[in-house]
Amino acid sequence: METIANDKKKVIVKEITNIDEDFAKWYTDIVRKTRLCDYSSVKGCMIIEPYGYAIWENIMRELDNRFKKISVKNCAMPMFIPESLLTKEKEHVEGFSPECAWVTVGGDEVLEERLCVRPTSETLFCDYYKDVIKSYRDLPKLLNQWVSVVRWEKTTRPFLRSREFYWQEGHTAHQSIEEAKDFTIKMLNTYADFIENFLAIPVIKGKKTEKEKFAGALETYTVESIMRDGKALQSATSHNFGDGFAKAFGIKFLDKNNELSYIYQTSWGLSTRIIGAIIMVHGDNEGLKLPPKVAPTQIMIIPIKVKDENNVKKANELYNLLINLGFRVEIDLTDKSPGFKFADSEMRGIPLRIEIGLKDIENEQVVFVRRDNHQKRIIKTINLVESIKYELDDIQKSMFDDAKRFLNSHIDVATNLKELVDKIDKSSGFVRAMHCGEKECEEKLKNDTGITARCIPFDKVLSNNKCAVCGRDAKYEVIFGRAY
RNA sequence: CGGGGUGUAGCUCAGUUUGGCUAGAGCACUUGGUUUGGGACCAAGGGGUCGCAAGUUCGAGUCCUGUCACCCCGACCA
Repeated sequence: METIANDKKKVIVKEITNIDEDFAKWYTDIVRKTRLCDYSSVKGCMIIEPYGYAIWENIMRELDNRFKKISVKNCAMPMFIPESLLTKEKEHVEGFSPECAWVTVGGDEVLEERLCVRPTSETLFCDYYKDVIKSYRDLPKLLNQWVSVVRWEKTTRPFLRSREFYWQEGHTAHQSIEEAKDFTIKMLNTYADFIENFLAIPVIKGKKTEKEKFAGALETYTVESIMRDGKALQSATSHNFGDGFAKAFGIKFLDKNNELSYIYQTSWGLSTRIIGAIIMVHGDNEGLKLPPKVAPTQIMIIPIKVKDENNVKKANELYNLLINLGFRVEIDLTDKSPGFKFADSEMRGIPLRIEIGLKDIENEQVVFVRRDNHQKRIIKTINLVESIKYELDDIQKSMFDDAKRFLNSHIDVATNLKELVDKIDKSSGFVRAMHCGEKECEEKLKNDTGITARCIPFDKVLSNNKCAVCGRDAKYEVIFGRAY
């Protein structure tokens, strides 16, 4: 551990790699030092530690509430998919089979048919829907599950790409293609609103290109966000399946006219990967920076002199008051020095720190220090609760504004290939450009430069009509970038 | 799967070239004391099958053989 004297008072201990020096290492340092997760004995599988899991719990609670408001119900499917079931939809199995994990033996029984550990559960839901959907009265079916899935990735990183990860996957069945499409968009909007307003991460909504869409989907919608290193992270997706799976699985219902027709389906998901986005959108050289709404601990109370009985008593009174008002609060009564506690609280990303020392008790006040902008304010005890509410709201808001400014200043436009590549690499971010829509063109761009189409945005700003990559006639506008 | 690298305390590593006594340091941890408004200090302590297996040798962390794991760069990644 290296220490640098910054000025007379402030000493920075370099526990976290500088964000501009090595972004990847900075990320790993934050994950490990703040104890979000640990590595396990199986490569690519992580132990989500209590602090990391608390973030996930807050995400689950909020998102689950939002799902329930639109009549989505939870259920739980088995973890195993018989091979014959997985292979029913051709595109789907081709997309997933390279990364499937298989069970071939159970106890001393060699299985007649091997079982896939679910990489996603479309096939399980289809198999179930086939039996329970008989009539238009059974529709729509709006189900979701909170589970973990397994994809045998070759390159793994904590939260961003692990072999087992937690997520929710919603699977719905509808009477018409229009209804399915509307629901796909509805879920996309649910995600976008949640990610922007709860996680303070600005997103770009759009549709995936043919090349990038989900295996087996008619169309895939996505919310993309930009990380501080300029790379894109797909934060959530929503798929419209049309009747592709229904036909492969034979899922039919009787409509009002007593005619048999196939159902139309959707699926949509958000995973623990979003925790990686929270880290990479908000974090800085001091560590994690959490928006108040999702932070496991919103307020850290630090008594300055823990050997002083009165100081501890007053700090505890404050703690009990705030806990009872429903704030998520911690109090640091360890015998570390105050400076250590300040830095530790900052590293863990706790939005608001309240210092209380002997001087403060005497003057009936406390000291507020914000994590996002380091502003220090003296607050009279009488104004405490309303001041906390104000600060937490303001922190949430200014963290979003800050991330939004970053996004806006990292989107550029391009009309030809050179410009496209240069702008993505120089300003490191997103570039809007027209595209011909040909799969091969996109493929070549990826092979030559590593750049991919993130989405076809809902909002369009370009007016020219030539593909920036190959020069042919353009089909639509695309946002390009480098992705995680 | 191809190329390169590393395995020694919870973490970061030294020691291996040239084999030698009871395997080290810093951080972290425990206890006691002094401190406490930006990462405190002093003292005493605990913690190791040197990745694993077999071998050479009077003697192996160090040399040989095999094996396993992890990391980086490629390829792959709805």
